[in-house]
Amino acid sequence: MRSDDGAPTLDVAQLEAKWQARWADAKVFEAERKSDAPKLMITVAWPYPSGPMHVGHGRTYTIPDVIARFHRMEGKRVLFPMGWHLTGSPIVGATERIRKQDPAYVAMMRGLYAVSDQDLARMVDPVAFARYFTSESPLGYRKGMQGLGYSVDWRRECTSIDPHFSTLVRWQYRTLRAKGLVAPGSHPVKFCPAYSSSVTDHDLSEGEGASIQEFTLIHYTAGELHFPAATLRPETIFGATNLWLHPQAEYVEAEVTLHDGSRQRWVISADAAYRLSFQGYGVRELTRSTGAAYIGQMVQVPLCDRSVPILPATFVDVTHTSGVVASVPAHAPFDLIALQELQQAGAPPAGVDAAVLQALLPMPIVAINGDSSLTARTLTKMGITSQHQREALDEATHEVYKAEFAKGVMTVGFVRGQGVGAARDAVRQKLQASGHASRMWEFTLKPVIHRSGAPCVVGLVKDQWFLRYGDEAWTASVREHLHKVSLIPADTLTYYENVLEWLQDWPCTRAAAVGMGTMLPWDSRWLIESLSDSTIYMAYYTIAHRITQVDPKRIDDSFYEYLFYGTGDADALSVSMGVTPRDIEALRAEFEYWYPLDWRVSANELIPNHLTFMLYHHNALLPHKQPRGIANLGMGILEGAKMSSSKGNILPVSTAVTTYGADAVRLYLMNICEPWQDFDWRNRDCEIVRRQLDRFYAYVDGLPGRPPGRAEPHLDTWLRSRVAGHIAATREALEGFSTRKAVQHGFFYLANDLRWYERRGGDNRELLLSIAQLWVRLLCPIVPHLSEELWSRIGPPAAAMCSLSPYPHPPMDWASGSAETLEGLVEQLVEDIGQIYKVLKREHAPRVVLLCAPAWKRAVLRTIVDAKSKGPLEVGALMKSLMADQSLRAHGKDLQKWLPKIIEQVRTRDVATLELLLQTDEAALWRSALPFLQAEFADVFEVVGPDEGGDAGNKRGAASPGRPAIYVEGGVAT
RNA sequence: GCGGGGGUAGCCAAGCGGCCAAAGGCGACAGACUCAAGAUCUGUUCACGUUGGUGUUCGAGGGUUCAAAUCCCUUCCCCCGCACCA
Repeated sequence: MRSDDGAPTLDVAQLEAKWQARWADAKVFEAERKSDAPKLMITVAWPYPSGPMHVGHGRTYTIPDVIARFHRMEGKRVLFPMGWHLTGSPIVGATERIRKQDPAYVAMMRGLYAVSDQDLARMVDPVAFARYFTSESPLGYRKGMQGLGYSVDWRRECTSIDPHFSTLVRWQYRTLRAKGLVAPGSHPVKFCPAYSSSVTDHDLSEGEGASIQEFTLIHYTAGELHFPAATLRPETIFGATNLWLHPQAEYVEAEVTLHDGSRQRWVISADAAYRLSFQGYGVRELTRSTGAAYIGQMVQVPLCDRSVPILPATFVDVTHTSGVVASVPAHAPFDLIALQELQQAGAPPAGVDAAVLQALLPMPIVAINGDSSLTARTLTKMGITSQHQREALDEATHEVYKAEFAKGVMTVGFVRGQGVGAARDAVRQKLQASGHASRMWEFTLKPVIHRSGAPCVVGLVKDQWFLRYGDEAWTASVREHLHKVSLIPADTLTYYENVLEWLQDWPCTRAAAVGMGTMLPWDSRWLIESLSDSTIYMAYYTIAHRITQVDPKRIDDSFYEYLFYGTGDADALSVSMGVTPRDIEALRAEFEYWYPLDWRVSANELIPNHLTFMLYHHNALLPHKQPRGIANLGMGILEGAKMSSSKGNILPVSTAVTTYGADAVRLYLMNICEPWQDFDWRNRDCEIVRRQLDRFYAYVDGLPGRPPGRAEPHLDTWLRSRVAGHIAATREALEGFSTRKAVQHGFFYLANDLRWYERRGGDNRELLLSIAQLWVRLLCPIVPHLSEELWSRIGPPAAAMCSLSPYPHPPMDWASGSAETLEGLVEQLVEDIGQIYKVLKREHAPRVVLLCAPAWKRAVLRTIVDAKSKGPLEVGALMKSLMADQSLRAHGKDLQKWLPKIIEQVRTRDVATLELLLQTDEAALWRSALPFLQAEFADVFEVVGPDEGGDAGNKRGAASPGRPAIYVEGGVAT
């Protein structure tokens, strides 16, 4: 806290430490069940501690803390646990970089991450590394969370590699396997031959975003020799006129062992032979030559009773797929142009019969609306004349493929009449069934380069285990539950639904050699992958503090059957586990009490994986305890730039806390935008929030020392009503995770109203103190340290800690629509005078007179308001009926001018407000505000009531009820 | 390409049929306080205006409506996710 001159008068750090210690001593956040009390369990994705906790994490974890604190004050038993996710390879990768003394990484650790040489030396061990950033480092997660004052039950702290935790994961996977939801399979992945391991986009220096595409290899044969031509369009086989090989590139003849163990002799590019060897094919090179060696040879076309020649083409890319290409000139721009060039050349290439070459004609097999000339027309349209115009040809190819896929119909073969898409599947299936097709995978873009600099290939992982998220029955069941889940924000529902649509089986294992985690129970060569071991771990929190008393070796599946389902024999379990039957019952009671999870808090980017996985696993394993709500958070950037631990662009939480104070950081983070929106941390803005919080503290702290002041009925009623409204709005906001709205109402708007109250002359100390008692509790979930301190100073004697005191409700009878409407008239008046002053270019006047509207205007307003409830307001008709009134006719001219204006106002205001206006003694209202108005605007301020005479400055005609005419002395008289 | 989310005054950002020239914050300008600076408080901040008004504005174009930033259609632009990874 700083005083006016900026000198520190209050040690925020000391105050924070004091209350954090008191919370810990009083075990305020240790969640104990109480069978007759309502409960709330809220969890947030457990952090992966690969570096310091930065302010981005700070927001992620502060949001559930605020919600937890709110519900705790609501009288619920609240469990907000925390653990550490250590599964996976990045930490192991980091220790590797330390071991190898990667200069950039080591420099960052020593510098930005403030790791001592001594600590760094220990951190070559992944467990030591993780412990450093979870628990030891001042910049780490536990210190950061404690520094922000989180209401976590730290007794339940655990990690994903604890032996106790692994017993749960093993149970989970055995059970899923028994249900048929985990199954073996194989899958193509990005693979780094240099490291013999699959790699993710994260590990790449180039080719991020490349995906893997499956090609069909169609076997054209010459005797025993196979020419596997790669294609995405197997249906075009009917239009194949020849094969292309690159005449100068290297090809091999190889003995290839297929997936079923059979062997064939293939001709493929030398490069393809290398790449195929990672895709589950055994490849043994026999001979090597250039493509030219095969030019002119005839090969048999499968499914078609004909043979075609092999011709040379330089556009063939031997580093792509097999290096063997089937030519379909009628439907492939490359093929058409290459064939034309060849036929137009003076002499045929060596080995090719001129007659055979000239006889080759495009064979159309696909038509769009009866037309098969799209390829030729596209070439003409784009002015392509040579196979070297690669870019143009690529574009033409794309265009033709797309059009024919969308609208093309087959004109030949057994698929005649079918659409291209359907025909493609049918032809591929028939080729495979007859042994004329194989599969090969290729990247959609190249090159794909590992961080180490090694080029990657597509690799086929065999014996991989999959979670069967593609299973229709499972997915349908998840979808059904999804519609019962409270989602924040609500529009994430469509996102989840889309994920359920496209989510396929998920490989849930990784080679045990890389990373930490739980072994696959039935095959120790595999580790359960990190996203897959964290799907029901929230259930583990319910017992995490008690299960540690049991030797993990003595925990088997029957324990979890009992814990989750209550099946089995507790006495037998107590014997096998070496604890009392009461212990077993206590564990089960914990789970039964806390579960299901009320809120899961996580990031938007985890919807397509973790959050959906969580729903699947709960659905299969804990169908009686599925999650009730999921809140999704946006991501953060720092001063406009992406936050990245690896790039060093971070602000550690503990640094922010030291600089601004825990509560200022919390308040800033909760106010910056709503949780689900992306945010941008700005130091300057946080500093501004810090100052505003200082003012809040000084204001509340100063209240008891003020003179008593006096009650002012209208103003006090108005303030109570405003405060009641803000309390209601803040509560509602917190119910829905709208932390920003909560801060706006609970902090800023309320403060603005207090300022207005005092500006208006309000000084009722007792009222302000009673409001302050509500206010500090209202803000306690967001700024708990300052709230506790203030509560201890101004709260009722012997009150419970603020964190355990009831969250305020709007006090009964505080709401007063009429007081707010009346004060609204004063605000309107102030604005009107301000506008007039602006036009007059002045700030003060010797004399101002308010001229209230005469009584007849009130009568007219009465008539119009009555008319409003009967139907649409029409100026003409109203004028007619009003002029029928003798007493009004005297004001005919004024009425004619005024009526359209007042009707417009009646039209846009609700009846209750208008009624109030009609009942108000406005002269009394203005007179009660005279001291204020005089202080703000003029030396002398006068009011002329509705029934009084006088028209200073001849202004009175402008008056409406509730909006007096304003005469400013020194203004221009009209 | 597929899917999700956005474009609001100098900036951030609320609003999502009438009370909207549009909350709140920042920045800027002016005043009060101060020897001064900072902090704080007050006012102004689309244009015009010697009386509270008028005109134009919420990516662009069109439409529905007595009334549109808000609803519908078309169009342009930006961000995010698309998997074996935390």
